[in-house]
Amino acid sequence: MPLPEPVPDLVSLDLLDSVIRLGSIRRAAAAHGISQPAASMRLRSLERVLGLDLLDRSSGRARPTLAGEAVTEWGRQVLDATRDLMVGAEALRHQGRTQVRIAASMTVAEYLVPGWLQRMAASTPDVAVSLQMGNSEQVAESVAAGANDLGFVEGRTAPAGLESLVVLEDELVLVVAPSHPWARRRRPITAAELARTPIVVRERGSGTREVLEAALGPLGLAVTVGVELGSTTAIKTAIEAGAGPSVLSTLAVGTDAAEGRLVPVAVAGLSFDRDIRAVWMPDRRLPEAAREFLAIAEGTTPGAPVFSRRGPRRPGGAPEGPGRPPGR
Amino acid sequence: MPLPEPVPDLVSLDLLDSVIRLGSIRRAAAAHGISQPAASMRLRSLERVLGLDLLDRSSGRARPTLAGEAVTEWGRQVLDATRDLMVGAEALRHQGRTQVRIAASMTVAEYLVPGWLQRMAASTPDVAVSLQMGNSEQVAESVAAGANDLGFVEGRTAPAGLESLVVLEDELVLVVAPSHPWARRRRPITAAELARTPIVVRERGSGTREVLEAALGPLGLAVTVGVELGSTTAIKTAIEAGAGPSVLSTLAVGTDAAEGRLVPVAVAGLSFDRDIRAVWMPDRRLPEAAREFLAIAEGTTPGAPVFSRRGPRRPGGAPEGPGRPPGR
DNA sequence: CCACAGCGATAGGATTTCCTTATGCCCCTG
DNA sequence: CAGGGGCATAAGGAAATCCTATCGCTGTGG
Repeated sequence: MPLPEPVPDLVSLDLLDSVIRLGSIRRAAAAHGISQPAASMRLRSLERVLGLDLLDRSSGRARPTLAGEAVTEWGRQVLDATRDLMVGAEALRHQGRTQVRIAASMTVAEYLVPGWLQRMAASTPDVAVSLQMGNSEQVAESVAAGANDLGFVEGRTAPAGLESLVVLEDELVLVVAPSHPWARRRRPITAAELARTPIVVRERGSGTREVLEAALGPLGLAVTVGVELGSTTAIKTAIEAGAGPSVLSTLAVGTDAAEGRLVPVAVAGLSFDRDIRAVWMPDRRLPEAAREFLAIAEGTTPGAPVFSRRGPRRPGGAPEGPGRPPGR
Repeated sequence: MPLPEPVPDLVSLDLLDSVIRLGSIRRAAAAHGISQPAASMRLRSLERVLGLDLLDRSSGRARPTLAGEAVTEWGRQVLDATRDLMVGAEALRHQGRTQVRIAASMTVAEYLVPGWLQRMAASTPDVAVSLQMGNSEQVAESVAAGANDLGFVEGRTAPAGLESLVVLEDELVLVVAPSHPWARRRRPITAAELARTPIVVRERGSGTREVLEAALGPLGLAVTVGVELGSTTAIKTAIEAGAGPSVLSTLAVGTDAAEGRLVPVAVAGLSFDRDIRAVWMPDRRLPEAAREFLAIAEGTTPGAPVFSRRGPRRPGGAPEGPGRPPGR
């Protein structure tokens, strides 16, 4: 389902953000390297596309209206995601001689690496980071072969022969489309029910299927494979289209669950936990820049919880990690 | 700081997403209502802008490369944020005769309403929702006057004369720029330290300042106002520019903290909690569509925690809500 | 009370971008 | 080996965008 036309322009949203930051259209135009009339026209065009008055120009300087404030903040979200995309693309482009060479599994590369790259760029802007992707085995191999300084893999156990550190705990969740019968169930699905239901899985030997089988195996159950698809995006699309349940990383379902496109379903008696580990060569001392990147990755905030609250109150306060207690 | 040129195009990212979903450039072009050569050129242009090969066209149908999968997923994040913006803009546009009239405070409107609107659109596509913004008093007034069916306000107490329901608990956090000395502190800031430090605050009577004063008041302390600014975006910009600490909703600092632009700082002995409440007229029965919207808002997943973990492990499993236990 | 300075809107003209139709080449399949 | 689906290329035209120059308005300082 394509985005409904007309679509606001990224450059215009960026320009609007600059106007709010700098307080005038003229300054924003200068910051973007375009003339003031061009900026003025872009903003007017944005207002026309959205059908809203965003700026109050009546008092000399341009001040945001209420709608303008809201659109600016929403636009900031769009621009942040765009920055993620661009730093990710840049890291992918630098597949070669750079100062830090990172390898990551698809899930880590798609959902965690862009944020790390942004923090890295903020703390040490002069260090170029390259990113290579592959499944956990390929990542481990490339690190062992010295092709990359640092690798990030997911799984239940640490790869042999490499130094490793758990940077985050991930969890797989069973998800279905909102229209699926399981979306309205209150009782958790049983392991037996799950085992006899065809599941949408990734074809490549991604950790997902491995964890699923490792969880069902001890109970004497096996996975019933429905469709095999090649990418997380394709799987999500298939689920939304009603292809059946699937098991995905909480990292991958975060926004989709928050906006109701996918519904997580509880499974009784199964643990889908896995660790996300940084791995590197044991003997060789890590380059300084790689240590910096590792420190950033280690400081990652866990993602938002997937299961919605039912009642109006949270039980035990905010879901904070153990470090840096707010000390109330 | 403007986005570095060249910027990928939203329409092209949308098109790429469709190509991955539908498996061919031709189908994607048809879905977007453009010709196949136009789609082909847009995709090639996107590859040129990003400097990456996204699609493997050698085998008849266009299949994504590894980089293509990653860019598609990153693009999905951008498109999701864009959809948030567009449903928000549409709701703002429909300030008039629609089927559900919502009023919300700025914080709720900026960070929560778009998600609710998306879920609303998914469950009941035919219902148009209008959105009006203002501070908590204005929201309560407009609901009491019957101008809106449902309001969302933030604060420590429920507005008088209206039915209300807590849909989420919010918390304010002290945030500073990464370059600020407090960003590297391990010990929490004391209330006295906070009170004697100039703080960046919003000028309007937004709940933020109120909560801050309510927290300091019982200790015999008062807020030292540094700069007063008109919008959350402006405050964030000021903090990043080194203007000093501020106190913001966790909803507002979520992505900024995750990407390291803002650093939350713990404060000892102060509680910055507040509730986000839905309010409506007590006597009148809520229209069916408004009840639906309320149900969606009530099911909101709490945001990601703001304080980073220090150690490599989380303490007590995933931060899930009480409802729908995963039952492991 | 008036003049100045800063800001934004408008006008006209040139350049660039983007799309459509028509056509050729390649891969896979029967 | 022939057919069909799919993508790339070419050429022409429509549309959007940007620039320079200029005017009108607001707020301020003398």
